[in-house]
Amino acid sequence: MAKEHINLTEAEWSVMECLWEHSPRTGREITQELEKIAGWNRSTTLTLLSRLEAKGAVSSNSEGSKKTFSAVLKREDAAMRETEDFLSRVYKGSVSLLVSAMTKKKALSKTEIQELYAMLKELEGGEEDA
Amino acid sequence: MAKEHINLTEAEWSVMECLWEHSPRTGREITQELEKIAGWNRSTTLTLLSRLEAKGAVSSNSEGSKKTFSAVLKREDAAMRETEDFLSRVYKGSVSLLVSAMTKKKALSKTEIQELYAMLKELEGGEEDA
DNA sequence: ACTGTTTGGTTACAGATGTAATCAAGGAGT
DNA sequence: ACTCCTTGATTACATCTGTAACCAAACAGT
Repeated sequence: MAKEHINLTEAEWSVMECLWEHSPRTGREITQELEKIAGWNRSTTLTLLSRLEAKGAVSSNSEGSKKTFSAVLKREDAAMRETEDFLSRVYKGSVSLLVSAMTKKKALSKTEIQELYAMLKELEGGEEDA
Repeated sequence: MAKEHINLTEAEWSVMECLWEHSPRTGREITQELEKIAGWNRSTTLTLLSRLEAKGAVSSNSEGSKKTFSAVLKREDAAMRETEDFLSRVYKGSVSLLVSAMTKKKALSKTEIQELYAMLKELEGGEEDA
């Protein structure tokens, strides 16, 4: 029963990014990294970690002297979750609409367009009977 | 000085959708529509309208007996704002990454892929000196 | 054993958000 | 003119979020 309906807040994303980058990690490492990149107080990070654990996005292991934390929720799953929310809210669930809007706003770099094009081209090619 | 840095909350999006669909509209219409589609109490909608007006996303006109509300913030602008936030947070700002992730998760329908492909194909074509 | 430092947990608190009750002014009916 | 309904404004309040102070257990040094 993977009830992956975990939504992350902005601050929580920061913590998770830290754990996705490399986990398990000790509280020490995490708080220090977040202190450096986000300027947070140690307590702030610890609180976020608790909340994340409560949500089931993070797990901890207290064996030995140092406690460690690991990401349970996978980045892709979190990303998909956000993506669905975002797309349905803003673009009626359609990526095409999103891209269309971005091109109208000239919010896509040439590089991005090319990457996308290449990617889609492949998909189209191998789509015969998928 | 178009300080278009207006972020909308979930609930506010609902109200705006209602106004984008057709504005100006009377408070009456708006509250009724939102009551129907979101099940909100009249007051709830009115409160949201105030907050939106405070943010500069909505304007109102009190001439005559009936007050009317209009969307000031354009949907495209709000959408772009959200899009940037979302993309930078989840996909390092890259649409390609988003699409790539979606294809991996098979979260793109054939139709979507084709639409996207067609769209990109055109862009690629007319990209010579843009 | 005693004291100072780590380190994690608990509590706190302000601001944002969702949601609505309550209040007050303007009209409509009689 | 008086009462009642409409309609918008104000106030309220619980929950969620960001952020951190404060407390207690574990550990290290002497």
